[in-house]
Amino acid sequence: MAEHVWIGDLREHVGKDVEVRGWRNHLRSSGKLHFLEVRDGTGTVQAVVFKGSVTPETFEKAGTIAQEATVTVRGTVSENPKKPGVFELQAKEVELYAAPAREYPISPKEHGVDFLMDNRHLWLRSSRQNAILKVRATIVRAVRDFFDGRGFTLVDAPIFTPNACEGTSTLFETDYHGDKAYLTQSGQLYMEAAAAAVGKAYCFGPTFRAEKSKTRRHLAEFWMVEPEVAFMDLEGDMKLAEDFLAFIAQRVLETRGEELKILERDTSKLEKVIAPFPRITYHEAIQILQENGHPEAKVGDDFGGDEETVISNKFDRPVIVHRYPMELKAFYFKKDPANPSLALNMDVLAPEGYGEIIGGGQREDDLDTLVRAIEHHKLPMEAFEWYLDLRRYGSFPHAGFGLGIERTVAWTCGLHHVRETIPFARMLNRLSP
RNA sequence: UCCGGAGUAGCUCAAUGGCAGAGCAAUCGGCUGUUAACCGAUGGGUUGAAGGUUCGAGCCCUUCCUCCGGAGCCA
Repeated sequence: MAEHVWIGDLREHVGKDVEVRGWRNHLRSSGKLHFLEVRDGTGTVQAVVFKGSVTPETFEKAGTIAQEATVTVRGTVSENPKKPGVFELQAKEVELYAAPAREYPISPKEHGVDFLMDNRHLWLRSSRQNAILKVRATIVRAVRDFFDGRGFTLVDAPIFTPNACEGTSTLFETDYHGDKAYLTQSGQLYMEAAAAAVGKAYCFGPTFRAEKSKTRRHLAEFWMVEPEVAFMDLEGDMKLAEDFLAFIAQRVLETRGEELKILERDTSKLEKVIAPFPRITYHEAIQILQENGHPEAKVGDDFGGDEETVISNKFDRPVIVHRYPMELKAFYFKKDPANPSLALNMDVLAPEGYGEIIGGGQREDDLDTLVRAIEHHKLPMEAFEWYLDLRRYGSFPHAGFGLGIERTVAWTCGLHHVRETIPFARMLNRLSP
């Protein structure tokens, strides 16, 4: 009885009889020969069905197997005579497990985005989407390995929150047993509490934004990792961020070369992602804009997608932009002692126009200053009493950041749009499948 | 919410205001080394919806719907 082998492991079974189970990708016939391409999620293999090597019934059946039918093929593993290093299966038996109930909608030719997104549950089977799923999984694993390996404790933040934490984003409102509750836009405030408990904390989970954003960089539901470290300042935060991104890039390069090849990613761009990253101030960024086609840029402006691209294109690796004007930033950032109009914050802009993938900074740890900031932003003080407690009971300098997983995956894979980086995207006009 | 673009066969797209088409997919046939195979044949349409102009509308006009790209907002 032939052993069931995953296609990805076939090279270890050359010359042996094995059984492969999967879905029909392609079928090419030439009279007395069928080339049956089977996919099982770990790879694809071409099964060669020669009329003289199988029963007449098997040969006829093999020639009629529809796209995405589930099949079992038993045969001998051999090297492709035309492609050294590529292995195929000399079929002896072919069994149909399940024929498609109807014609498979995704044909080998090109399709429009909307059609593919409507069929996302099937589109995931394609080699490109398969490669993206695997890179995403690798990045998620790298995120955990990085922080776990540096003594961080994973502290899960809640999804339901009682109020609009930062007051800067539009949130999804839900009914919580008669009260209003909101889907979280960030776990950061909770991580500040966690940092006082475990020193180095991080959370990693879904995050929700209800803004009606319609761009290649936005999702309504996305995943964010947010480390927060006690007794760390902005300098340490920037160091952590660049070590973190370099770690992720290296991990993907080391373990997902095949997938990056399928995605036709220029890996030389990723190989340059080594710490330290260039660091510029917000004011230097404005100057770069003024000198590169945005003469209207002035201090006080925030950066849009175009501006981020202009800045990031000046560098061959991610660039850190730090010390933005306080009025552009959330209430919780610490003011720069050297210039109180500036925040001790930083954004990391990914290369090649992928935009902001990290935002963070040092938090305000002075109770009175924080109270004034909450008043200045006209936020409900009572909702932040627990947060202010963190300054009342042993305040401590601390910093952290948030990294958007989807933008990181899009950048790593060289994708045009974040909708392909998450298995089932939630967007302004998309809630299904 | 605003600006721009698009909606025609299952899919991707053609069609001067004058017979609604092609490629792929599907079905049938041919071929012993194919790689989005190739060759031949067959079936496949409420042209997003409603109204209007016209002898005649896929095409022009009005309204609406859906999607795409961007802006704003944001990660």
